[in-house]
Amino acid sequence: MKGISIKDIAKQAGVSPTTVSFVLNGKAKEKRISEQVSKKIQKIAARLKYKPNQLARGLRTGKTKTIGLIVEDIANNFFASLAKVVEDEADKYGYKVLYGSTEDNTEKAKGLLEVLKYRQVDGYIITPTKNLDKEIELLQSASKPLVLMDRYFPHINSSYVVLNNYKGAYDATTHLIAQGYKKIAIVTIASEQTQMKDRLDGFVAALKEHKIPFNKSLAKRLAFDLDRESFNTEIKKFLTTVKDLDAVFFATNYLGIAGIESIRSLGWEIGKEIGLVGFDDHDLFRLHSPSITCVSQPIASIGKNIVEVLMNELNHPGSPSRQVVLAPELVVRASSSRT
Amino acid sequence: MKGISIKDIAKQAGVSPTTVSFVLNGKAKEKRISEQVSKKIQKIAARLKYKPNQLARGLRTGKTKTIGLIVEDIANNFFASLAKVVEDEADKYGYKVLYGSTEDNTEKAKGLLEVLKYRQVDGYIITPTKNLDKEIELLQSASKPLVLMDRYFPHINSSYVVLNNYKGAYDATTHLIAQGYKKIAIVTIASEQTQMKDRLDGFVAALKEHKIPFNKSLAKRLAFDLDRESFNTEIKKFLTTVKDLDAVFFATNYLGIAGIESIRSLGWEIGKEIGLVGFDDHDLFRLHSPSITCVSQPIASIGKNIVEVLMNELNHPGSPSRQVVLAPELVVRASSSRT
DNA sequence: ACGCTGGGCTAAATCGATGTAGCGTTTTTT
DNA sequence: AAAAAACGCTACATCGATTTAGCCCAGCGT
Repeated sequence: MKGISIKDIAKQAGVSPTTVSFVLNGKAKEKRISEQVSKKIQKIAARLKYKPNQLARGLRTGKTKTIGLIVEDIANNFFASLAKVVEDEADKYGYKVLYGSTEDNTEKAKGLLEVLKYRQVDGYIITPTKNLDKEIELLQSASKPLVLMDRYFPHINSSYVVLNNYKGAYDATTHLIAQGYKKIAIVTIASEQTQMKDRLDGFVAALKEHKIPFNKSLAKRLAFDLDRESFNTEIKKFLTTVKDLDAVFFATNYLGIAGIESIRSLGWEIGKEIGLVGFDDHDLFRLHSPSITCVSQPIASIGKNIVEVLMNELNHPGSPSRQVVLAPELVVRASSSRT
Repeated sequence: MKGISIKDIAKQAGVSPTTVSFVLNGKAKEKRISEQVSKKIQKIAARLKYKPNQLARGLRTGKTKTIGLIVEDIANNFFASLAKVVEDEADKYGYKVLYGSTEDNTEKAKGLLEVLKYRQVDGYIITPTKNLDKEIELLQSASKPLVLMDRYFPHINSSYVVLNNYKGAYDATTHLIAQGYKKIAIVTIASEQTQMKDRLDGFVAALKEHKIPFNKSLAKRLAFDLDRESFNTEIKKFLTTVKDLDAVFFATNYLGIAGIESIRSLGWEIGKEIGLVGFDDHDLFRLHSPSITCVSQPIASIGKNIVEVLMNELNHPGSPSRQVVLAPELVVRASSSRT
């Protein structure tokens, strides 16, 4: 089980390994290899089921046909679904995926980048953590193809594929207002990163637009790394301190889940006593009683765009970076209806 | 951004690359390199932040420090959570993970194995599909370290880490009986693979044990590759044709979810009119109204065991294969209680 | 007949790390 | 004092594919 090498083919065909390499890399014409020899080599390669040794090839060319995918948490439904799309799309271009989860921890992210670097991945798909900008710039100055996802750094000119988070939050909030909710709060993650900032901004903008006063007491910003227990405790504490609260927008999928749990343990009736909108769709949101309204991300499209943009960077180095902002869809369900 | 090589270190230290290699691989003693030189090299390597080029090393040694993980569907919560554990555990041993989803399609699985093979992964973690036994045996005869997960082939002597599916189903069914349900059905996947066969067997055994007659009309076996719509249609059709049905056991997480949806669209009251037990825990099961009883898999333990067993195969080639069967936990909730 | 061009192919260097075989010097053994 | 062993280190081949430089031969023009 050693594996067929280019030498084996060369031997069988009675030519040099060089010739075989040329032919198998489609350079037969360019390198003026005769049709005869070319055909013969192709045939032998096919018969022996030759697969180039990616290590040797990578060592020589510096290309490994591998991309690194760094997500926040592969166990999170959103990232897992996305990872699958990315994997499938990358496969179409002959690339494999090495992945890792940051847990939104910059040190872990740096570690992952380090590993991916000395594994010589050809390109990076990164869900950046807060202070990862320096590393991103390092990668850029090394001309490494990369695409940020889910969030980006406004001060860095890189490619990225993100949701229009502002619109997502704006639509969700506007919807709650239209449904007649008066005092609307947001529960989000304490983060200055774009995805969270935009969601908060969209929320605030929708309130402003409808002349509803906003003040900080309407926004609860929780630390990302709390456990479920603490999320629940904090959320309950918050919800009970806002006076006359009648609706709340949870800015991430896991906050939405914790939110549902919290509200229920408070004994409030979702929809009637308190309107609720979550982020990212989920089986739980669809099947909960009452069902939960949410801002849904077009996962398939996000994944396709990510890979497309990355492939562009890989195949046309130096071409301008691309920014893709995709539209969310508000999935209206029972949790935001008083009737 | 070329990267520091062993040569750079050799030059700076005024020694040969060979010496550097020996020192950096901890063979200084063995190869009788003086303390002085050894220290010096270590220092320089640290200062230059030398990271060995894994491609070159892999090409030479045949080891890539990479393992292939083949799951059924990375977008499925169970596999995603497991993947994360596997990634973390593998990392502890210095291994990275290349992954892929089979969709339970043997052709896709073969394709993945092919890719992993010529990427020269050092070991395989495989959730096998139905007819993958030949390929598994091929890997074995090539002495490739491998661990099967979630299911295995009884006629192949390989390492595996699986749940005690029989006990999971047996406990779930016994629980339903103890709760006073009389006519209990099972909805499962039409598959001869161990995980499904054991779940069905456990179900039947529990009935037998309590003198409850079992016949085929109590078991609905659905094709894996149906879409959600079809699952719902089929499940509804089945549930309505079983006479006096008062409880049902869904043998996978996605069937459980489809089951909940179906039963609700039939307007039956879960728990009271119909008892329900699912497989694998899920946020949805925990937060559904009523909450859903399920057979829960110890994901962290499964992941740890998988990596441990694989590392054993990696580090002690030829040592006997290991079979790990872990106990499920029945999480009792409201969906299986009539009171 | 001589140089020139271009067609068809290959030798050899290269990527970076590893590991065997072995070289020159000093120390020990007999 | 000669032989053997120990010591400390290095030259070189190797893994498999790629790629540069260039060899040899045939046909061309003059």
